Amino acid sequence: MAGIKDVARRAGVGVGTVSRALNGSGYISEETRKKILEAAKALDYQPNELAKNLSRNKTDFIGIMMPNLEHPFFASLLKYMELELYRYGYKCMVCSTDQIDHREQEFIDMLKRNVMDGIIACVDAPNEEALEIGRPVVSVERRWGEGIPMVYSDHEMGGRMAAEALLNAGCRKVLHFSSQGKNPPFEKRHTVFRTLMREHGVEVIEVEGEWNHMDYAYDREITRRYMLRHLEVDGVFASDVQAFGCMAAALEAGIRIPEKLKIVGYDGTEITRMTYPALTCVCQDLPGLAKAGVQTMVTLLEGEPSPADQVIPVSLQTGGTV
Amino acid sequence: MAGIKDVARRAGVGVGTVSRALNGSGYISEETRKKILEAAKALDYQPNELAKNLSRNKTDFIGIMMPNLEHPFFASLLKYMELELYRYGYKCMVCSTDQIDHREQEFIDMLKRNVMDGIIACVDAPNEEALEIGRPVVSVERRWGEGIPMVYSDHEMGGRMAAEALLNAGCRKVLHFSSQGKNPPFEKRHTVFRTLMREHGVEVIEVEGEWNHMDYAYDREITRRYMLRHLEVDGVFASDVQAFGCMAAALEAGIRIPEKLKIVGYDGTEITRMTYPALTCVCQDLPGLAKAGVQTMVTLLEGEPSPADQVIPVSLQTGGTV
DNA sequence: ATGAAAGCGCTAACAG
DNA sequence: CTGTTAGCGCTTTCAT
Repeated sequence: MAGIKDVARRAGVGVGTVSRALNGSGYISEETRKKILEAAKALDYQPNELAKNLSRNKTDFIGIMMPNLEHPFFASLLKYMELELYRYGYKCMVCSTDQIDHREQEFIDMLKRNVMDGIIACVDAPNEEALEIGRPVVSVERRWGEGIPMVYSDHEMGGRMAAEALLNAGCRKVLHFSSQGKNPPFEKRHTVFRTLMREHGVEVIEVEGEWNHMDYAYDREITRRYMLRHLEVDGVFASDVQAFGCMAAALEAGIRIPEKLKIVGYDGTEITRMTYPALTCVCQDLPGLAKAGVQTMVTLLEGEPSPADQVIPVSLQTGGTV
Repeated sequence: MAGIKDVARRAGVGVGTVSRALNGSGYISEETRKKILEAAKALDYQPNELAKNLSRNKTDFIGIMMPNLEHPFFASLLKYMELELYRYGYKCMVCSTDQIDHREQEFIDMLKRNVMDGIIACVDAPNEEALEIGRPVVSVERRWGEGIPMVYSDHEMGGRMAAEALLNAGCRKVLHFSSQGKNPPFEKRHTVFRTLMREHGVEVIEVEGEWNHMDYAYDREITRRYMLRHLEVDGVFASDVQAFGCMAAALEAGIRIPEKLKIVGYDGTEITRMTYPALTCVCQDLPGLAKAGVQTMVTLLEGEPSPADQVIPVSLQTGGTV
């Protein structure tokens, strides 16, 4: 494999000149630049990125941490983030944390070892000291704490939209699947939903996921169990995947949707548009979250101060389940 | 940030000794090892991976190329591959190729620039010369050509299972969504299915996707269009996502499933278990494909000769659509 | 068993 | 505008 020295020799110049010519840095006469480009092409020169990385102390890798790469929400988010990072010239390293303990901390350690230039985290911070990394970290749909900029959906609006959809449909008793975490921004949708429903005299049965698995099979099991135990309700509010679990359990029990039971999902992932009827749900703007998250990371990478948190609007998708 | 020199100085030894102690290479007296470990801990020493990479000419990164990270099949496959790579101590770089031209070639160029140690490709080879990379490449569910080991599902069996499911259900006229590519291994399921159905005198209407988008919205549109145009059929064979598209179109048109129309999906992604009724389908063994793909990559990385192609068994999932 | 020193291949400061 | 050279931080001979 030809190195920069070979190119320099062939072009009859020094290595510094080759470096400048190929990177477009510094002054180069048009003539020598041409000679160098020719030599590089002739030798099929591929610069060794490892040497470049060490010398610049920069890899152009951004790490993306997610609980589960298979979950429709995170899979979509990853797709858009990867695309957006590519636009800025960054490469995308992924890390899925749900299966294995300490994965978050290990990934952060890799950041400290200069493996990546920054991390976009869609998982909770593993601990307090994780906040003192000294390198760019952006959290998306999670709250890491002081100094870590955050990008998230307008869950206050989301909770309101869901509540209004069920209220307008005349629901009087609803099942509400909420979830927990380290004070994540999406918690807001649950409090807003709860409050609005109760203000209107609607009974709310709360189900709180014991762990935030982001796991299909787990969601199927838990939603099925609770749905079958509460077939008397006339409304459900749950994440997309959970909403499908409820729908399946209800249909299996012979309950007609939306006549006897209204269901509102949350997230608006692609799967909500896959069935007939489509799922009525609150849609997060996945491309918007991805763009804002990456944009924030790029800002940090350019050495600018931590930008303000960004809130991305949500919208209501009218399906056939309400 | 403390470097290896700092550790050496603090432990009162040379840098070479520190390197050997921390990497467990070469002989080290128990005493000096302890001194070194203490010094490293005291300084919170994090080795700079960039320097290590350059020196070893190895990054422990494996690139994974997929058409679309959002598609349920690829999202699941990625999840399992990432987990498996982690088990072997490798990190996972992703590249989604469907949105942007030349992405495959660029990714391969990165391999040539030593950014990664190898590539697992779930996309077609961009061109002939892509085969002469001189670094480990494994293709999963795709055919790259001579010298590139391949891991794929037993699609001959898969095509047979699908055909038998519809034949046993008494179908006489079926809609078959096939797809194209550069002679991919999964093509086999289509030829086997077609042949078996015709052998039994069943009429098969073929629909061939113009491009292999692996895209929800595209699949929804195309399947809807063809399904509505062929409401007279009594059976459908299509990929999972396409099968849901057909199901939605049929239900919308008031056709009862499975009474008037039987549907068999292909892939067995998580979404097939999400609805009621669940989708009857042929399941690929995603964890098995991932394990075999990664295992093959590791073999290559260890300098062993190209192993034989691996064929992973499939199974039939009995849902409620047949 | 350990220290000294020569790379790894590129970038960037410096001198001309 | 261009060549020379000193790093970047670690691994790995090669003596000792």
